[in-house]
Order: sequence, then C-alpha cells, then structure tokens
Amino acid sequence: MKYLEPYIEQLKQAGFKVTHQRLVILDYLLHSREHPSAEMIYADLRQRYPTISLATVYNTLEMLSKVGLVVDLGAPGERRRFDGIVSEHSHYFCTECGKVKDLNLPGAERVLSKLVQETNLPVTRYRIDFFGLCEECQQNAVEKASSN
Amino acid sequence: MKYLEPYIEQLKQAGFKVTHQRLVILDYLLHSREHPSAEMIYADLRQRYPTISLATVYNTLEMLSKVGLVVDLGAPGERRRFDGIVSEHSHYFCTECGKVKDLNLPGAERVLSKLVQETNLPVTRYRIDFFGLCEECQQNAVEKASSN
DNA sequence: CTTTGTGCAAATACTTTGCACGTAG
DNA sequence: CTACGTGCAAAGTATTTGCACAAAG
Repeated sequence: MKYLEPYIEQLKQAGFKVTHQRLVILDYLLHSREHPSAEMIYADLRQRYPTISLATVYNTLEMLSKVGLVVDLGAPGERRRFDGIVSEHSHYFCTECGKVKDLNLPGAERVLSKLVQETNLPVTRYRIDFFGLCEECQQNAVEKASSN
Repeated sequence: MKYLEPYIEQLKQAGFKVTHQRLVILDYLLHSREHPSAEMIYADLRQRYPTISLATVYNTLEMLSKVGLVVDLGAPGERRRFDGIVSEHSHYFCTECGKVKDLNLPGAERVLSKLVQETNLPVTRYRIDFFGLCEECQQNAVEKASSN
C-alpha cells in the first residue's frame, strides 16, 4: 500500500494519528466504485479484519470526510454513502434502486468555478448531481408498463 | 389557502387523496425558508394541530417527494431536509452549523441543461450544491483563531 | 509517556410499520 | 360505501457514545 503515502501525509498534517483501521477503510474506498455505506464497508472489511468495529467505520468516515479524503454523497432518502474519489466528477443517482454512477462531464469544472464566484461565499466544495432511472430500472419500468 | 389549488390538482392527478394534513404540511413547506427536517415540521405543526402524528409527516413528505411537490435535499451527514420550493435554484450548506441557504444563479439553468444532455441518461432532476461556512460560522472561526 | 483511537455494548436518533378508526372521493 | 390516510404505539434501522484497553507519536 505504498500508494497511500500522500494520504498518510495529509492525515498527519491534519493532526490525526495514522492507524491500520483508517488506512484499510481509506484503501477500501479508493478501490470501490460502489459508493458504499458504512454498513457495506463494515460487512466487507470484517471478513479480512474480523475485529474491526462498525463504530470505528463510522468514526473514521466522519474523520476522513472532515479532512476531505472522502466525500459524503448525501443521497436523498438514503443512508449515507461515501466516495473515495474526490477528484472532480458528478454523480447519477438511480431514484429506484439507489445505485450511484460516476459521471465525467468535461465542461462542468469550468462552468462551476464561474458559478462559485457568483455566490460570493466561501465555497470549499460543490457538487452537481443528477437523478433518474438507471438502465436496469428503466428496463424494468418498461416491461412492467407493457404487461398492464 | 386558495393558492393551493394547483397543488391539489397535482395530488389528484397522481391518484392521491387530498387530506387536511397533506395540505397543511405542503403549506408549511411552501412558506418555510428553513429547509426543515420532518421533526422540525412536526414540532411546529403540532402546536396548531395537536393530533397530527410524526408518522403522517414522514409519510406525507415521502409522498410529496414522489409527486415532485417537495424536494429531499439529502444533506451530507445530516438528517433528511426538505424544500417546498421546487423551482430552479441551488443551495449553500454550512458545513459547521448545517444551515441551508437558497442561491439563485441565473447562469446555472442554461449550463445544466447542456450538461444533462451530455449525460445521455434519463435525468428527471438535478442539483447544484455548494458547501462552506455561513457568515456566522465564518465569524466564529475567525474569533476563535485570534483568541489562540 | 501522553494522547488519541479502537472495540464492544449500550444508548440514542431517525424512520417505518401494523392496526383500528376516520374520511375523501 | 370503499379505498386510502391517519394516529398511535411499537418495531426497525442507522448512528453515536462511554468506557477500558491498545497503539501511535
């Protein structure tokens, strides 16, 4: 896990201790494209590290969010979900099954930085989210409609 | 509450019954700029309608969100909060105290509709959110820093 | 060493559900 | 009248906390 070096640096800078658990959770998020919830992370990690506790997962996610190493997606009507990729990208939330998809919209960054200026507020982070049905749920909806 | 007519129509169209409670909750949200949580709505309404139940508030919010008459803001790390103003606008979330501020960014609408097209997905709704400190919390932070 | 983090269990907070009664259509 | 909504209490989930022990710096 050599690649974690820069993250470790950031943790230290922010005054937090670097623990095994924290690195494992961070590593998990950096490799997952599921935008998992705390419970999902816990369920997976427990298999490799049977003594890890759910409370630690929650605490760590809270801490990592504060430092900015992960992002709390705040999906409407859902439990909290997290993303370890903090570089510029948007999300598409399926309003049916709750799946979350990453979107790269090249134009967005430039546009948003202009909008940020308009706000005249100390913006530290922003997000663009889209909502609708994912392909699968759209398919199901069509089938359901035609069977009526 | 004559002004509720169009909303009542929409409820009927969607196949829902128009009850006193639903109208009261909708009216509350349409007049609040607090982006309240279910609990906040309940606490306030209970004073005027002592027999209303929290379950009804939750059920109604769920229903109104589905119909699109209110929006579930999905603030990260927070309980669910709702907005009765569904016309085009963005939000600024204070990462310290959780306050939510409305933002009107004239350029945003045009820009977003272009981005929506890029996604090639059936987008039914989107949002642009900003995060940072509200004026008050920013002030507090400055004072705290200077007292060290 | 000293401070912060962890694991566990227990507590709290948030949201949904089952059921008997009420009311809109 | 009939289906759907409401209120209440109870059950489920989700998340946080207190405390004794462990590990990081």
